[in-house]
Amino acid sequence: MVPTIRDVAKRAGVSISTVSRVLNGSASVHEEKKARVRAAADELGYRPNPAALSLLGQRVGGVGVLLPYIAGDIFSEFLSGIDRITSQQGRFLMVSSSHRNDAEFRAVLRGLERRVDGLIVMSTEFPAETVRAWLPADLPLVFANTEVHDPEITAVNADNRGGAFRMTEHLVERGHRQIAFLKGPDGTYDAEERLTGFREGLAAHGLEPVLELPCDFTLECGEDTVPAILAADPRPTAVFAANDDSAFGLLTGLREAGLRVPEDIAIAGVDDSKFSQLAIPSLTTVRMPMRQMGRTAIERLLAEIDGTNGGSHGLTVLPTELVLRQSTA
Amino acid sequence: MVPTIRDVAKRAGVSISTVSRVLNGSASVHEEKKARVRAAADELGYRPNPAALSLLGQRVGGVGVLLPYIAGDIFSEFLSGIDRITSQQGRFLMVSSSHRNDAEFRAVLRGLERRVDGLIVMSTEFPAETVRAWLPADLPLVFANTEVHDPEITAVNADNRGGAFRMTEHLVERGHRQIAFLKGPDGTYDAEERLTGFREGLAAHGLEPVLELPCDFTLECGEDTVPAILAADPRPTAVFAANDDSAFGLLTGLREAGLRVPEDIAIAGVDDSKFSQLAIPSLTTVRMPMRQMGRTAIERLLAEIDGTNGGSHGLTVLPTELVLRQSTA
DNA sequence: CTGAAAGCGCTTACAG
DNA sequence: CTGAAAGCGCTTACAG
Repeated sequence: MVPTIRDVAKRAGVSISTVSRVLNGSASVHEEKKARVRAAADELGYRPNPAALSLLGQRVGGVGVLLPYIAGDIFSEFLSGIDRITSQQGRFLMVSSSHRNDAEFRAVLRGLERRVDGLIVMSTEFPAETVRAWLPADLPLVFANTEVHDPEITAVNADNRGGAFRMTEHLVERGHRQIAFLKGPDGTYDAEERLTGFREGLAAHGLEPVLELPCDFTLECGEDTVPAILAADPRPTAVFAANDDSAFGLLTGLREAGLRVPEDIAIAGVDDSKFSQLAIPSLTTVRMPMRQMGRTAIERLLAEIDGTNGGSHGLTVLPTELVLRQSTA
Repeated sequence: MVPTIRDVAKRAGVSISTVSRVLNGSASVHEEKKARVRAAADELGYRPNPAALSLLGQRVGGVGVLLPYIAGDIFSEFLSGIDRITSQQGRFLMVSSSHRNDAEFRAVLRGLERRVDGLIVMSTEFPAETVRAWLPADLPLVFANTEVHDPEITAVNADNRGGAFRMTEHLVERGHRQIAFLKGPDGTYDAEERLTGFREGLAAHGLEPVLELPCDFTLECGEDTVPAILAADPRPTAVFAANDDSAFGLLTGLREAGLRVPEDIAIAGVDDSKFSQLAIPSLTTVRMPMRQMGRTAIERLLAEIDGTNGGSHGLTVLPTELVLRQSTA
C-alpha cells in the first residue's frame, strides 16, 4: 500500500503532527527529529495524499483547460503554451473537450471545477458570461478566444476581426473586387468575428460581398466548395477562407479543376498553421498567436489563483499578423 | 459556498447518512424522504466533493495520459481517440507531457498517479518496465508506442518496424538501390524501430545503407539535411524519412535546390499526417494509426480499471499501412 | 518543541 | 427504514 503520514510517524517515532510540521516547515522542530522524519519519509517514499489536502481546502495544484475539441494542431499550440508553464511549476493539467451542447458542456465543467485551482475555457459556442454563470463564483477563471462583454471577466482573445479586416484590405489592394468568403461553423465566435472583419474590410472600400459560402473549417468542405466558386457569376478573383484548413482544401480542389493559384484565383486563410508555408503555393494567411494566447491565459490564471493580479480583470486582445505568401502574390 | 451533504440533510430534515443512501441508491429509503432529499439536492445544486470520495478509496473517475510532448497533430489524434471514449463515460482526462529526463518524468508521474484511476503512458524514451517500476504496482497502466518486453505489461504499439520494412521494400521494388535514411531523435523508441525496419528491409534485398543522416522529426532538420544528401557520393536516388515532418522539410529543401521529386529523387515518410496528401508532390508514407492506438489504449485501460479484462495483459501491435502517393511514383 | 484532538466531506458498518 | 459513530489522510489550533 501507499504509505501514509501515520507510517512515517511510526517509523520516525514521532506523532503525525510532527511529521506534518517537518514536511511543511510550518513550525520549528527539534533538529534530530526533523532528520528522522525526513529519513523515514524518504525511505518510505511518502507523498501526501492530494485528496486529503484538497479536503482541507488546500490548493490542489491543478489547472483545467476546456477546449472546443482536442484534435488540431492549432489547439495543441495553445495547449503547449500552457503546459510549458504549468509543468515548470509542478502543476498538472486537466484537459477536456468536445462539448456539443450546453448539457454536455456543463457536465464537463462539473467534472473539472472541483478538481482544479482554476480553469481556462476556450468556448467558441457560448459567451463567457454564460459559462461564468455555470461555475462557482469564486473559481479563478480565464477565457480564451471567447465572446465576452463583461469587463469584470478575465479573458484573452486574438484580434480575429482586425486580422480578417486587414486581410480583406490586402486583397482589395491587390486589385480584387470580387472576393468570396468561405465561412467557418455557424454560431462559432471566431468564425463570426472573421466574417465580420471581412465584411467590414469590404465596406471600408465601398465593396459588397459577392459570395459567402458555408463551410466548417475542414479540408473537405474547402474542397467541396470549389464547384460553387467556379459556377459563381461573376466568378470571384479571390477567396478568403475563414481558416487555413479550408483554404488548403480550396487549393487542392482548384488545382484539380485546373486553375492556377494565384494567377487565376487568389487564396487566403487564417491561422498560419504549420503547413501554410509548405503548401504550394504557400498560403497567405492571418497568423493566430495560439501559443502566446495559451501563455497569456495561464499567466493571468495563475495570477488570479495566487491573488497577485491586484484585481486586474478585463480582456487582453492579442494582435494578429498578416503573413503574405504566394497564394495572393 | 459550495453546498455539502450536511446542507442537503438539513434542508431535507434527515441525517447525512440518509442523504448519502438516497443519492447513491445504496439502501432502501422511505419514498417521501427520498423525494425530499432529491429535491433538496437539486435546489442546492449539490454534488459530492470528489476529494472526499477519493479519500474513501472510491474511484476518482479520471484517466491520466502522459505524452512525450503535447504539440503535434499526431498526438492530438491519439488524444482525441482517448477523449471520445472518456468524455462519453463522464470521465475526465489529465494530460501531461514534456519529460526530458527521468527526474522530470517521475515528477510528472507522481503528480498524476494519485489523482487518476489509471494511466496511459506514451514513453518513447524509457522502456515500459522502467516506467512501471516508478509507479505503484496496483495502478492500472497501459503503455502506447513504448518499448516493452515483459508480457505481463499491457501495451499497444504500432508496427513501426514492419511499416518501415515494407516502405524500404517498396523503394527497392521501384528500382532504388541508393537509399538514404533520415533518422529520428536518438534513443527514441519509434525512431529506432523505424531505422531497424529500414536496415532490415535493405538487408532482405542484399543491400547496404548508403547514408543514415541524423535528424529530429522536425521540418527544419529535414530541410537542413538537403546539402548533405546532394553532396553524397554516390548520391541517393531515394530518401526515406523517419517521419512526415522531416520529409516535408526535405521536399521544401529539394525544391529550393532545383530538384524534382520524384523524378530526381524519391521521398517517403512515416505518419500519414494530415498534410501528406496535400503536399506537392503528395507524400508516400507509412500510416500510423494514432487514433486507433488511443482508442485501443483507453479500452484496455478501462477494462483493467473495471477488472473486466480477465487478466489479459500483453502487447497489441496495430498494423501500419503503406500509403503510396506521388513522391515515390 | 510536541502530542492529542477536532474537523475537512463523505460512506458504511453498527445499532436500533 | 434511519441516525450516530467511526474512519479515510491530512492540517492546525489547543494544550502542555
